Order: sequence, then structure tokens, then C-alpha cells
Amino acid sequence: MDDAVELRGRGLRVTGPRLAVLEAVRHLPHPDTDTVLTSVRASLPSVSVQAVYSVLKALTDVGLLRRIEPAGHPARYERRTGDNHHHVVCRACGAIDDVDCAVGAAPCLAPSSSHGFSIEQAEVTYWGLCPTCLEEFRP
Amino acid sequence: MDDAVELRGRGLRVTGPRLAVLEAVRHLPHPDTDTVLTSVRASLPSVSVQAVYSVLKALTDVGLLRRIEPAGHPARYERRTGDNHHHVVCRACGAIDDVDCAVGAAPCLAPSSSHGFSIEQAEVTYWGLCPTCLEEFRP
DNA sequence: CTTTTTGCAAATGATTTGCATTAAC
DNA sequence: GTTAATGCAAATCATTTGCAAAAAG
Repeated sequence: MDDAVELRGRGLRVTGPRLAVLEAVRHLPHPDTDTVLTSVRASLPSVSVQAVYSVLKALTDVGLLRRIEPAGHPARYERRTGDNHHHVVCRACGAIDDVDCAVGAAPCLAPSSSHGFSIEQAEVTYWGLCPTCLEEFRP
Repeated sequence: MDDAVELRGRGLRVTGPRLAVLEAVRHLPHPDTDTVLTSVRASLPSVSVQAVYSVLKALTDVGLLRRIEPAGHPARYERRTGDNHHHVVCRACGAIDDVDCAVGAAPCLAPSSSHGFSIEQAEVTYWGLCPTCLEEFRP
């Protein structure tokens, strides 16, 4: 319901696949495209793989979703919250969790020198192993 | 010369392609695989694409090189320095430059909560536009 | 009715893999 | 002489693209 308003507010048409994708990402923890697809097909069995890709791209472009691309793993998505939290990523399986920066006002976001780059965003990624993969590597 | 020692020290055999890749990455600014390939072929015209991939992987695995994987762009490499500097990445072309953290002792490296993850590394990426791409978007 | 989305199929592009040959030790 | 690296070709995998049909406004 509210999602429909959000979509219209960003100039996007309201469609079944889009509502389903928004719903899926809302309830899943940082899902990848495939997980979203599976979840969406639970209610809309006919959606195509490309439709999900297309919807995820559209929603990301207008800022309703945030795409996280952990090196070596398929992209994952989260609802955009505005607060700039960071992420822990599992090297083994690509699982993601949110992390607040230890420092209050995120001072790392201002680099000391920019080499002439115009900087628009800073991103902190913590790499490690998730609880599940920790188990597997210590049988 | 010194590179040969480095290789042996890590248990790797000394080969032409490996020395040439180390030399290329030493002298190029954060090259991607293709740039390394071109550079290597200047001295060793017969090296295959896969050999370069294989060498880059081997050198990264033993810690002689560091692989940087900017979302949406091919991987880039740098000689491993030990200091934990960060990177500015151009959204348009994937160009990379080094950046020191504004904060001296890198406090962001200790996340406030880890959700059961074992964290081994933190990585800060600044996203923006490089000088060259800034020009192109403002003709 | 006009424009945007979808569905389907095929293409892309970076990277990996399997296997025989060659070179390092 | 063993074992590890290379060259070559084919495969993989996430994602994108082109185009006709369907749906949203």
C-alpha cells in the first residue's frame, strides 16, 4: 500500500513485480537477486528473471533500494534507510549484516586527500566469516 | 631480482610471467588485468590471458599483491604495502587512487558489533568521479 | 491511446576450469 | 625426474540488451 505511494512519488508505475520485490527486500535480510526472485515467485509465479533484475535496477536508481556488491559475490539489496551504516561481509558465502561505525560521527567519511576526485560517498566494509561459515571451517 | 627472492620466499617458483607481472604492477597505477597483460606482453609477447589471471591469483594468494574489486568494474591490483590505506574509486571509469584515512589510527576498523562474524579486515572505499571523467561530464 | 514494463532469448564480459605441454627445481 | 606453471579452448555465472507483447496511466 505504502509502497505504491513510494513508487508513484518517484515517478515509477505501480506494478505487481515491483510491489512484490519491495515486499521481499523488506522482509529478507540483505537478499541477493536469486533470493528475491524466489520470494517474489511465491506470490507471482510468472515473473521472469529479467523482470526482477529490471525492477531491482529501477528501484535502486530512484533510491528506494540500496545495492551492495561484495567482491566475488552476487549483489545484495536492502531498503534504503538514509542512515549511513556499514556492512560486515562473509568472505566464504557473501552473507551480509549491518554494522554501526565504532566512531560516532563517522570521521572516516572525509578523506585526507582526494587526488582531484570529486567524492560523493564513502563506504566501509568489514570482511570476515559469518557464524555459519565459521562452523564449517572448524568441524 | 628482488622479486625472485620474494617469490621463492613465499614458496612460488620463479618464472618469466611472474616476474613480468610483478614488474608491471610495480610501475603501473592500480592496473586491471588487461593493462597488466598488455604491459607484460611488451617484454613477453607469448604470455596467455589465462597465465596472467593465474599469476595474479597466485601472487594475491600469497600476499605479494592486493586485489581491489570496485563494484561494476574489473579487478585492479597493487603491490601489497602493509599499511592500511584506502581507495578512491571513479564510478564512471573505475580508476583508483590511494587515500589515507582522515583519522590517524583508523578507528573505523573496529566495528561496534559484529553479529557473530569473525572480522579480519576493514576496507574503506570512497566513491566519486576522477578528474578525467569530471571533464567529460561537464563539456 | 501512449509510454512504460514485462517476458523471452540471446549476448556480454570478466573470470575460472580441464587438460596436455613445458619449464622450474 | 617430479611437481608446479603455462597455453589453449571451452565453460561459468551474474548481469545486460533487443524486441515484441502486455499492462499502467
